[in-house]
Amino acid sequence: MNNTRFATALHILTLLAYKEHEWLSSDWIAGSINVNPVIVRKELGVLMHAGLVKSRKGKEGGYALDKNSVAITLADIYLTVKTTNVLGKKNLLPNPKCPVGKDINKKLEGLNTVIDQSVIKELQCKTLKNFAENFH
Amino acid sequence: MNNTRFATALHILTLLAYKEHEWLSSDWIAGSINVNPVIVRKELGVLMHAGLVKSRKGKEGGYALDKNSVAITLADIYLTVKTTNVLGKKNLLPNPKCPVGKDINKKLEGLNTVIDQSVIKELQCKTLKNFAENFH
DNA sequence: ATAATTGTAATATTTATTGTTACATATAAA
DNA sequence: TTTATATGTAACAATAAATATTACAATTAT
Repeated sequence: MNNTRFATALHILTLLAYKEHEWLSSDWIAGSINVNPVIVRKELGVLMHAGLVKSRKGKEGGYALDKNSVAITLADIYLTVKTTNVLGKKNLLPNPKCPVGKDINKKLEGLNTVIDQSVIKELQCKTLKNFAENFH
Repeated sequence: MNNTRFATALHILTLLAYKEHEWLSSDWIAGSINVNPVIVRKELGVLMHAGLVKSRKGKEGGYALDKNSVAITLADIYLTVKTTNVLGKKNLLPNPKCPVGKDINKKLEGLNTVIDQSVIKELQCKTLKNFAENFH
């Protein structure tokens, strides 16, 4: 993950958990993270699609959690924003005439499954509520 | 990790383990991975600096393992090539006037330590020898 | 009606990654 | 001692990924 998507999503959700039952605007959230509001709205779109967040349009609109923050784990967040495997990408076209090149991507895939799963397991025991309580 | 460095390094080291006691050239290795030889030489430079590989210059030169393949774990490889945390980058300048923005990077850092460590622990029980034996 | 807000497309900018060319230096072998 | 074959590395080019920006239609409370 050579991007800030997990950090951004977690920041957004922490604010929504911190101000549960309030509707926060993307502009206000963007001011806390210090990024462009459109980035925030895009990420909120992804989080809505994942069922973690809901929105209300128009004046006095904004975003709020769509689940109790105890029911959201950091694994849920990671899974919605993750774009790559922990160990990175495979090389595209290893030489099929080489005994190693021929099979390495299949073996790497197995390794990716194991390692990604171990990260998810670790994140599954951490709730958003618990994380957000850091900021009392 | 939105790059192929781990895949490339593991491929290189698997070849060196597969042909232990031979000196393999960067051109030959590059032909197996199907990438530019200079990429391979650069990565080999990093692996040498980490003490995993040695080189011999000139005609009949090449690269070989500098440790027995049982003494190299996938964690050693990951640690030498990893450039980012598993969960990605932090946002650079969260708003210090916001209770969440003020502290989130410190909390993210703690999380990064835990998660990165869990990946390393998982990789530490996997040796290069064992991985290379996949390709008999 | 007005003001504030989401949702999204289009585009620009910046940063990261990968690839390429070139060549100095080293060394085995003819 | 010359030649062929490597490493080591710098400089630059090309491609891809990530982030930022502008613009505006659609929505809704006041």
